[in-house]
Amino acid sequence: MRYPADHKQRVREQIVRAASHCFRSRGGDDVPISDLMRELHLTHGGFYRHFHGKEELFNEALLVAMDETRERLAAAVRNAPPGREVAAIVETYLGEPHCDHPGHGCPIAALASEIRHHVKSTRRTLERTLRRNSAALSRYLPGGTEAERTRAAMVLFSSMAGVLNLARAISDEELRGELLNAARAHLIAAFSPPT
Amino acid sequence: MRYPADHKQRVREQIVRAASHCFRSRGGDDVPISDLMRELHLTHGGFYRHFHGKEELFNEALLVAMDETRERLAAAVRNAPPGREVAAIVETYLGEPHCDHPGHGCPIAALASEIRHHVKSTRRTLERTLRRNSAALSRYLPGGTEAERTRAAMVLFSSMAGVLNLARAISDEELRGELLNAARAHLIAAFSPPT
DNA sequence: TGTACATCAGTGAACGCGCGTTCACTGATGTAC
DNA sequence: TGTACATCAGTGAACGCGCGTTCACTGATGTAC
Repeated sequence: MRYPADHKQRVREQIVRAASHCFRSRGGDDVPISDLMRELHLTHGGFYRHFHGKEELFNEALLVAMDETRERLAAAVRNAPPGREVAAIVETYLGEPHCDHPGHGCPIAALASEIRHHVKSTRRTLERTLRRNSAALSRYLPGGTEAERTRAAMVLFSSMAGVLNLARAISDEELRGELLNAARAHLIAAFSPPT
Repeated sequence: MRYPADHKQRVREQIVRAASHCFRSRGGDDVPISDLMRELHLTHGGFYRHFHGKEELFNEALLVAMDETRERLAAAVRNAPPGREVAAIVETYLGEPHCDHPGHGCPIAALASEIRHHVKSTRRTLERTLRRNSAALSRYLPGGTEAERTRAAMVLFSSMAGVLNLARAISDEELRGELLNAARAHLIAAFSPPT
């Protein structure tokens, strides 16, 4: 072989990573495969040695983005003082950095309204990772049972995604700030477990 | 003229109405102009007698959809028993009918993540109508000042939009039902004014 | 060790398709005279 | 009243473009013998 044994695998991962960022920041339909390959200094034809088609790539890019998001929020919680875990989650998710960089942020906020139009296997990926991410943070949320806390996490996630999504669509900076501020306060209050 | 005096205006409105539904249910990029015109038994060429381009249509379709949504929620509130206004809003917005028919529903839920990629004037339309819709229902929300209540309305709207958006992307009916149920309970509790 | 062949990641031209937009044209009607 | 001309919503072919996907080909390397 021309390349080291793990070469193919690594290129594949690079494509997924590039796609994961670009899809989130520009939307799946607005990122041609040629752009992604060019970013890795490759040409578009080679793409099909790695994937059956664009949909397969979208699916994997979504998976990676959801994992990334879970890891980022878990890190925020680890650094939070005890009792402030929900506040840490909300402030990280609804903070200006996350708002300003959709490409490195939560795919639910960036892609939710287009995932609806994707094939079933992609939507399954969303479901699996949503369950996983919600379960990962459920212990900090209110509720008498694990199932209840996981549901609370899903509601919190999707609420924050909606807020972020709208904030990003707003061009007036003042209004955007107002929305983010108000949402942080409301959601922290609503989802912090009773002390 | 071949047509009655108000003919042109009426055709224009029909195009906007058709676009408003189709864009919400399929997404702006997935609805060719030819489809919309064919729905009115016209051909695509005539479209440009009415609009400068597709973006102008999108803008107007968004406006109409936001107005429709405000009207629908206002109607739900009018029919609600006193003290149950917020519950009526949440139950209408997060109800199965709204979830199952994005084409006739809130454009924030259906289109938010793509509006971000539209031109400034379109995003301005979103802002204007968002303010208007939030103000229209602010009186039923908690807060000491009008501004505070309007902000609460914005947070509630965007949260509900996020939940609905995610629910629509989920193909597993059980999970979708869980999410909607839990979200209704959480949001009604969080946004009902203290009694 | 040498030779013929197989492998396969990557190349880039080409194909097929759909879409937004343009434009010369149609034809019914209004209008100027 | 009649005639020539202007208007303009609508038609449908055509243009230009970009994209996803295919495919014959390249060339470095591994492998069989």
